[in-house]
Amino acid sequence: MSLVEKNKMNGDLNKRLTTGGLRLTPQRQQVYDVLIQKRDHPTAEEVFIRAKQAMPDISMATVYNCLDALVQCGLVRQVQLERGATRFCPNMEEHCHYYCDECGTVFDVALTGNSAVVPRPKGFKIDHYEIAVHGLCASCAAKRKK
Amino acid sequence: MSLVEKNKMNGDLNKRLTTGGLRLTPQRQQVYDVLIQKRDHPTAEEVFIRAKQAMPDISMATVYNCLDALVQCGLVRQVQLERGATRFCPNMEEHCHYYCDECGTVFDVALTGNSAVVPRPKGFKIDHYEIAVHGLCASCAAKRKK
DNA sequence: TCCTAATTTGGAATTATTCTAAGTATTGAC
DNA sequence: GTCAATACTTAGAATAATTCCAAATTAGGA
Ligand SMILES: [Mn+2]
Ligand SMILES: [Mn+2]
Ligand SMILES: [Zn+2]
Ligand SMILES: [Zn+2]
Repeated sequence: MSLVEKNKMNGDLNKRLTTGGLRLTPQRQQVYDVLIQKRDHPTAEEVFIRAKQAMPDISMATVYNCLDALVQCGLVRQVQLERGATRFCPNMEEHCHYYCDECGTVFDVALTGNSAVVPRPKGFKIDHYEIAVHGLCASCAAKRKK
Repeated sequence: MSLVEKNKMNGDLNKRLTTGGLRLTPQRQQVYDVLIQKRDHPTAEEVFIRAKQAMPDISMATVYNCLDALVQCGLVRQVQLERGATRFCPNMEEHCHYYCDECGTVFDVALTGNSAVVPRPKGFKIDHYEIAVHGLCASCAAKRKK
């Protein structure tokens, strides 16, 4: 990412946070950076490991706090693909998740207008929906064939 | 459920289990009964509480084991709607879950042929997909309006 | 009947997360 | 700038949900 892009991003990050009475701290910035730099839906633990490389004194509790703050102000979403650790995704566009049951890779696929229309049961007020597709990623599917 | 239906169900249950080298035990039958009797997607804890009413000596470990056995042989599916306890669903038809973020109710809606077609990224071998719709159930939505 | 493998069970261990309380940093009124 | 109020970070304790373990029990087949 260029410096210009980064500054813009931090501006947005700041605006989003402050609107909810939150502050833009170095730790929150770092955690958000980690999520933006590698959009592979890491767990809190993985975010912690990556964040520590740039910021060795950051603590696990802070990583949880930061992730929580980012989720609160709508910059990051939580994803539950299987039982176990929650994963985090900074892509706030409408998309669905493809999860490889073999190697654990996760990737996003944008939901365009006509794809995936869910039923609208009478009276139920839909807030949002999550679509998780399980299977084998291209690479694992190829290996399996051999 | 009538006795005839119940016997048939146990026959199916037995066949499904034995195909995988598993046995139809009273505990497994009880756990499955609990799921069939009230299809509200209970957690393991809730299954335990309900199963104990008919079978007071059943243990939590056994409930976990039984649920696992039922999932293994394709009679029950696990559902992750939020972080926290896994829920269990005995409906093996293709359906999506509507979850009320206010009161926690969960219900199934069948997916008919044309609804919810997910993208098929090249190379990815789809096994199955999970659709979770979050929002307010009819009753909570009505209350909210007041 | 006896053997073997499957199952159940209570309790210990583990995993992921949340809570707590103390210290640190930032903001904004004066 | 000073000072108080508020937000934030942190280590470690506590909790929730699940998994693991090893011993006792049960059940199907020679
Ligand atoms: Mn995503
Ligand atoms: Mn269901
Ligand atoms: Zn894979
Ligand atoms: Zn509701």
